[in-house]
Amino acid sequence: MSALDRVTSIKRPSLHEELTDRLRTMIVEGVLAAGEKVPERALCEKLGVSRTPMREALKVLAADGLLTLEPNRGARVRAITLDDLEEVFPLMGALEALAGELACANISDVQMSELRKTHELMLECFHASDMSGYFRHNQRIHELIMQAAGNTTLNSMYQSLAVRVRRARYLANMSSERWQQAVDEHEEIITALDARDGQLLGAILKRHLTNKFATVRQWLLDQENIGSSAKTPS
Amino acid sequence: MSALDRVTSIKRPSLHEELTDRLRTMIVEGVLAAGEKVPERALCEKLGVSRTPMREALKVLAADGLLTLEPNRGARVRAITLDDLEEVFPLMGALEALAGELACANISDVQMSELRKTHELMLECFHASDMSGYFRHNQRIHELIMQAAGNTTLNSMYQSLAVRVRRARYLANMSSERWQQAVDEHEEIITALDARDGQLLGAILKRHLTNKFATVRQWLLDQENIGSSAKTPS
DNA sequence: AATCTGAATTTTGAATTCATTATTAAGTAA
DNA sequence: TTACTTAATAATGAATTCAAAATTCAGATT
Repeated sequence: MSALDRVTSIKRPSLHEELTDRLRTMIVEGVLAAGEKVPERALCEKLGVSRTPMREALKVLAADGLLTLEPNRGARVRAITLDDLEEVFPLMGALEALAGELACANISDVQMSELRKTHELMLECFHASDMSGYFRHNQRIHELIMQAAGNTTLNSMYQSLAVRVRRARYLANMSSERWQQAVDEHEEIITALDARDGQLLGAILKRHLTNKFATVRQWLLDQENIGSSAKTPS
Repeated sequence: MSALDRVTSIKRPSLHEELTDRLRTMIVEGVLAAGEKVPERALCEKLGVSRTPMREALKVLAADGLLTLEPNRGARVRAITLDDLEEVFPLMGALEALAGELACANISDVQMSELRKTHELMLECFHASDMSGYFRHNQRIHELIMQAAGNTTLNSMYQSLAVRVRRARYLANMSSERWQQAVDEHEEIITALDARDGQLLGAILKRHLTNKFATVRQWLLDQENIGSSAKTPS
């Protein structure tokens, strides 16, 4: 076996894959507004691709739940509603709980120390009131737990749900009490992981998500009230 | 509001949707053998469609985990391996447990009686040693529980996993002891549902699946042994 | 004979073209 | 003016075409 075996093949992702990722990001970041129709032609021109790969990407994103396809009427960015949220959060809770259990069984020392480090960084952001940084490290911690669980199917399912609610999660500002609570919960998470107590960690993660859900839910309610009392101009 | 409002629009599913379903069925039923390359052009001719909708369908099925796409080398039916199984089953367990909890909270009397009826039918098949009928009713029961849970996101996620293992589940013959055990577990399921005990039902469903997993796992192991000792002709 | 090279063929990826359906606009009648 | 009809326009869905990559296979070389 020569050293050549170590050389990985050049991977040039196909257009439709790149497009899928690109569009997914655009939806999450709100570049494509929720509820709006996807301007297929305009997007093709903007991104310099033809409609064929674009439509393939749209089909995939629709299967993923980020878009809805109305026959002969094109794609629409699926807006997250309260009903959706009430469906998605229990699911994410179950998946996180499972991830917690698996992570306790499988996490390596390297992963554990990376987790602790990220936790520290997150705490610093909290004390500096750096909301954006906090959010980033927070997300990373949950990613690390998922990764430690070592179940790629679980991970990809979780991701596809997380993407759908990420924007709402990010936009929903936390009260300072809630923020403190979230930080406390994260302490518990680290403790349970240290003790490799899967049952406990699963329960904590589930509760953590339930609390986050309450915050996002309130924000969505406020949004809907704002929306109905003072319609935003299109 | 006239009675016309009740009339639903004629739904002509787009070609790619029909194709997606058709191909999914073909994969589950083994018409497209696991591990084999998908003969794109031949399939197009056989089904009388062009490559455009076919490729859209393939992309969706790949995103769903039923196919793998090798760049510039086409699609391949993803064979379920033992590793896959060990990933998928805990996930299905978590989803079924959640479904059980939700079903206990939400199931209607009509749904409950339908469930009981299907359970009776399944028992008849068991006593008649009608494996195929048993399997059908069994699947229906789990569908009804999912339906009673009333969470479409959960349902579609569960389905996409179930499809991936269905062939293996079907092919893995149960021993008569295991079959008896499965029937007993189903009695417990009905009892827990009657009592609307979500925690209990969740636990039973999880255990039920774990046991089924053991059966399928053994079958897969046997398969691999057969495959390596006496290679099947291509 | 076995292996390597390179042309011919096949297959895949993506753009273009064509047909069908929906949307808009204009015109007509009440 | 308002509602309805119909023509014009734009979009979507699907087939075809074109280009690039992989595979096959014949022939050359050792």
